[in-house]
Amino acid sequence: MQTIAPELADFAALIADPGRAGMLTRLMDGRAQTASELARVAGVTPQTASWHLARLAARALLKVERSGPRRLYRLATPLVAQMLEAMMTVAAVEPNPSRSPPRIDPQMRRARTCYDHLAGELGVAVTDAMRQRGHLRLDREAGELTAAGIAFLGDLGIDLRSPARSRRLLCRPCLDWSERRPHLAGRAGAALADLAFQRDWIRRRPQGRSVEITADGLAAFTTLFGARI
Amino acid sequence: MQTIAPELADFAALIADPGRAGMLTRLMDGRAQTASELARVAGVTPQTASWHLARLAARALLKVERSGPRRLYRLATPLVAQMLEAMMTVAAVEPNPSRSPPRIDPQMRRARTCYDHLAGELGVAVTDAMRQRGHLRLDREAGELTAAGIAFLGDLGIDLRSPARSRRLLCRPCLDWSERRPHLAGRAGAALADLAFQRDWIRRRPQGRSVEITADGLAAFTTLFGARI
DNA sequence: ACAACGCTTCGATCATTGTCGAAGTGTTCA
DNA sequence: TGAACACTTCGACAATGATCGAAGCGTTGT
Repeated sequence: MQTIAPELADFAALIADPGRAGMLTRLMDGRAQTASELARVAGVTPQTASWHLARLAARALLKVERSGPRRLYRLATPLVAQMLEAMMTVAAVEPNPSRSPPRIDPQMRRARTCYDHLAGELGVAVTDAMRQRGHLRLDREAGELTAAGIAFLGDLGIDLRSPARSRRLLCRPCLDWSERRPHLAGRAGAALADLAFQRDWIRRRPQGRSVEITADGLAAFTTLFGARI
Repeated sequence: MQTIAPELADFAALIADPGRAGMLTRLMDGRAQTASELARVAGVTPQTASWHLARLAARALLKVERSGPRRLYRLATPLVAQMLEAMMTVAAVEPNPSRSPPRIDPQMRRARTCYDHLAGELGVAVTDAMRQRGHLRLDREAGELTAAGIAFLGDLGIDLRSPARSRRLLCRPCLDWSERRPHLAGRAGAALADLAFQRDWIRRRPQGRSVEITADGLAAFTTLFGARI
């Protein structure tokens, strides 16, 4: 017998609530949020949110830190974010080809962070541009930064050895659920996103994971990277 | 607002039923099964199973083929299997360190197929052995077959170019949910599993995804590969 | 054409679980 | 010490959805 099946079902049930799913997607950028903020995105009262958060934390999907009188919740590991991304990718497959694509928030579709790197049209466009210029080779399952790519990023001030001896992969693909194509992830993707925030090419919107592309950003992505966005 | 959250929740709800979870795990080896067989593993009546299967197919998790009077269901894409594997990996994290590990079916833990390659203790042992002999480099995020590894597999009669110009990656890691360590997947992993079946090193058990290691298999994995199992 | 079989649809029932009000805990600051 | 605040626990209620019996559909073989 498949003794894991009940466990898998229990586990999936954790995500199978709109409130909890909302909280999890809200946390997919890797940052911590207060219980109140998560109650807000879930659209429920603090009591209800607290109950949901307790369940998620009990199953090690979230970890909680205390900060004064408030509690901060974040995803327990990057693995959780990867799993959610995988689920979204499969969930985004349009089951009924006749129906119009599910209404995805346009801002979200345009540009967002996926844990710690760029996603959405922006993420894919930048990835495509780097690929076209020979900075990057990337398919759905693996990726590789070329010498030219490393030099290019180096010129921008990105030191890819930054977290010295990091066990994390330099360059890996991440399947973009809204574009249904891979974008750049891994250490390189994270470093690129960091740079974009530092240079004010993109700004986090107050709520959610979507980001705003500034005028500077538009210019930079277009001219420096050759991205078509 | 996160317009995807409700979709994600709906999607997760599909997996959040013990019956459906059982059906899905049963199908994770990539083969097709009849509705009756799936009703059996789910432990429900055919009517109920039919209802579950219809839901899964409607959301494009499964696809159905007719074969005479019976209907055969299989996973719609390998991506679905990968997603389920990712979920199991996260679900298998023991939330309560005090409790003993969740009782996983020992046969399942010992040796099973994961879509089309080897998993469980056997899968990890073979992977480790190949790694130790310099045939393979592999971590959680990426993998690479060395020249020695390609030669080694070639000597065994594995032609890794077999599906000519396959878009599928030669060598990639797959995180083993029972062992919590990566094992060999991709085209190389599939070819190796094929070989093991052909040479009768392993045999599918009548039900489920677990496989039996034959005496020949034990000898082959130990001597040929140097695996400690 | 008819019977047998596998599977699906329909309808009613019952359990699970998400929900919020009220009350409780713990932390910070005055 | 006491008040304010963030969050959690408890208890009861309502809705969603899984289940099976009964009946219907479609395919195969006689």
